[in-house]
Amino acid sequence: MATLGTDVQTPRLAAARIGSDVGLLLAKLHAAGSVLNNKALADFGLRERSFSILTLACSGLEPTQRELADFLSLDPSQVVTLVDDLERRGLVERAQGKQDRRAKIIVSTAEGRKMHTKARASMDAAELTQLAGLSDDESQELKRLLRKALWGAAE
Amino acid sequence: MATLGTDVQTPRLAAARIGSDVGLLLAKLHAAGSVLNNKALADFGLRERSFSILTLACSGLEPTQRELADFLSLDPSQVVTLVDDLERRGLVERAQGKQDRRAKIIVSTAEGRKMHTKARASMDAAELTQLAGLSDDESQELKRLLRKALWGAAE
DNA sequence: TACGGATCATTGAAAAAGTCAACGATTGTT
DNA sequence: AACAATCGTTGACTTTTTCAATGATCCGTA
Repeated sequence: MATLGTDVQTPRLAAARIGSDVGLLLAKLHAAGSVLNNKALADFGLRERSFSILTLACSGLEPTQRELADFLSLDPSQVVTLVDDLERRGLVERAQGKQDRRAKIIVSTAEGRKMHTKARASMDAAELTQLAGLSDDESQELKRLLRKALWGAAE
Repeated sequence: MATLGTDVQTPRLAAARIGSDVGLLLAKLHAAGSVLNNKALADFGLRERSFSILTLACSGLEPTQRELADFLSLDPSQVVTLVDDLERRGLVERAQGKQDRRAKIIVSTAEGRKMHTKARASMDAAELTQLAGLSDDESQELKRLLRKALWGAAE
């Protein structure tokens, strides 16, 4: 039986003090998760980043490309490339900004929303796989702590 | 006054469902942490990865390059480059593997250990900064959950 | 109202990082 | 002894990241 994506057993080197470094732990879990997520999205011709943009385009929040870049920690030029691809495939559209005509608002098409629904299910499954070692409560707590570390106290 | 590295206030887009995706949360916190860590290490001519290798070289675990690659989620050829640099600077040495003469064991020099001690202090401070939004208990719990998600139940 | 500086999306180039196949040396297996 | 597999290394190739420059637009100020 194959392993489930993440390391199955504690490697020897994890005993070192660095095995408790938040930076390393984040890097490793993020790396393992990316593999899993991109695998889950491959069927839909998406990757982690294009899925994120599609999700936000479907959110009703009407994000501008600048907001997408800031929120996703991407360079604005990378957002251009990602949106180009999604737009070419008819999943999102660039709409003119409402207050600011320089800005482009990214909104989903009907087809984009259909695609997102299916991809979302696959991503949720991947997340369950990645966090298989945690109980449901622990998974919730992990997410809460990550959010709090990023954005401060929960509302 | 400048911000402290990580986002200070919750961005508008965090309200979207994707704001709870583990993948995105890990990516963002990891990205923010990397900036902080690399900044903390810049004074020593180190970056996150070379620091990780130096740390493991100082650990007494006598890791081989292959183990370093596996543990740090790197390609073996990337480890070659990183070790080349550290060795050139006299911080680590390549020693012949004990059971396996193909393998190279990476061990620290006295100078490497001195450097590591100073860099470690800087990294610890950076970690405190990154997790400033969490209480001490929460920081510990976050690390525990990350370790558990990666390697299964605590020992 | 017009000017000047700032911000937006976009392009393109340059730098950095990641991926991958091949190699000699060595190991373990048959 | 022969063979396949593994280790570190090199080099080529692709992808990603970074950054400066540009036209359009916005905003504050004179």
